Amino acid sequence: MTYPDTKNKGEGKSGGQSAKLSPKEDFSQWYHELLMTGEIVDNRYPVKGMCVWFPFGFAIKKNVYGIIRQLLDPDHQETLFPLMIPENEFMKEAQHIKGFEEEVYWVTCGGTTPLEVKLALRPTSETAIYPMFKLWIRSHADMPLRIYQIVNTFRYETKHTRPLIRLREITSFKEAHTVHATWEEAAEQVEVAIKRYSEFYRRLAIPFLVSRRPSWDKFPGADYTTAIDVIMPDGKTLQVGTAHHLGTTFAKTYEITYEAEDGEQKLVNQTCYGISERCIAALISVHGDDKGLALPWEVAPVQVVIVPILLGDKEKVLEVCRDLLRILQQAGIRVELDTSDERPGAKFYKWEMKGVPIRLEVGPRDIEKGVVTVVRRDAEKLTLPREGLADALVREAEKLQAALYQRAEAFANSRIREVASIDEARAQTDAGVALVPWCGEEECGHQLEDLVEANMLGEPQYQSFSPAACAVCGKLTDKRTYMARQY
RNA sequence: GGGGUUGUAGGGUAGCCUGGUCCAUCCUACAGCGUUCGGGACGCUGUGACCUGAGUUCGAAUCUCAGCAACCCCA
Repeated sequence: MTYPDTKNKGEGKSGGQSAKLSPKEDFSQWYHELLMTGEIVDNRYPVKGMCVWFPFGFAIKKNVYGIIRQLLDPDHQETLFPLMIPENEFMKEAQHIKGFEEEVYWVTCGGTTPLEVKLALRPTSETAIYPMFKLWIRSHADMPLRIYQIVNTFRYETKHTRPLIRLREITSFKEAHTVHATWEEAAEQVEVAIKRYSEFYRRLAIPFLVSRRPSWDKFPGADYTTAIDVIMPDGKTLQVGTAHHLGTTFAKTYEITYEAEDGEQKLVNQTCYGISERCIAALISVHGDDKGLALPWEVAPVQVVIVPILLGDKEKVLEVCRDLLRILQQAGIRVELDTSDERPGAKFYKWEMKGVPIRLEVGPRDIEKGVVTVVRRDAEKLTLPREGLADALVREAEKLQAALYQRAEAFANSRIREVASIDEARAQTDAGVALVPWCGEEECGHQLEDLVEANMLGEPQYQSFSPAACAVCGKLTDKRTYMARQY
């Protein structure tokens, strides 16, 4: 039984380390192989839709969620609510229940004793949190209230599950919930949420689309939903973030009211917004290549690996390597010295698979010249002087970040196209995202989805368009909608 | 929601159609020893598998049914 070796992070031993990946063009196969070989998650756990995080994958996740925390912590408070929700609270909000009733796991027994009140495993936490908000919110001075938690949630998915993408246990749902006095303030909060998420994906060097979901695809109980999608390598889109304006829907149901300055009791306005481990799916899919993972500097568990070239005076080479290790560690870089008994070439392939941003090679020739050989995950070799290396590596990391983003953006742009007709839209959604003129009428929207045979992501946000004929009814409109095949 | 394919060592596979030749093939991985080391080293010695259950049969990795799990395609 071999499992990743946690005492030496990144040097796991679970899978076929030396096995070649399928090419990225075979996206589905490549993705599944990469999850194992790159040691992200192990899908062999014997329950449908539930995966195990490998230590290496978990380390990536921890770094990624560290960014989310950084972005939210200034004005949100982290909290933790229970996993189980009593049936009576869960069943209060009719629209919300309708959206989830077929997907809820129920706990019906304690031991052998049937429970008097069944308990739902949260599919999301509105109905756990809002009864408490009723207790917490008394006056206008208690608002705005902004909290978030990072928890597991459960949904009995009936469609095919997919690691990190469609799970029965979502292990890392970051859900934020906010409470405001007015509808406008809540609307502003939705904008703030989208801004933070945008910043989050920028830091992961992932290009994305922001759109307002059509009314029939919004969160159950929401006034509207704004969503973030990423175009995956096969041209399908993955929803990787949502922000919902809940209006007063839940406030009415859960009687969340506050005393306004004029002494009157008023309903609060709420928002909620979430990101799940789908962001990890996007991260590895967007940047990975035929050689394996390619991780942005900020989230790489190992940022720099040093590979000694043991020729000539081996002890001298190792001494220089240990010296470098110490210097880079002191500079705050997550660095590893690979002294394992493999040959250099094997180590290169291995660390490329693990997505390490920068590799250093140190051999007799380098030592003689006072340099190290540096290989960025996206580029050719160069040599840098040992003097001032830490700073130079950080600059290389910035170049890598820019290069990753550029490569990803070029791909994303190549997969979005403006179209005018239903036929064009159908052709375009085979390969990517179509931007289609749509008058905004629900009737036309449903027809579009039926005729194009793809999903409507919704109206692009923060963009304006010139008038064009609605692809269905022909009415002139300055509105557009993204359409795509969705995960 | 509908259809299809698959399940053999840690990973990838051969064998299945046509039951016995299989205490199961090959690659990789893993462990030990030695020689190696500037892009996947080599030798020697080891380790490790027929998804679960029921059935058919003298005999099942192979055939049948059910379950569990995984993947693909369509809506």
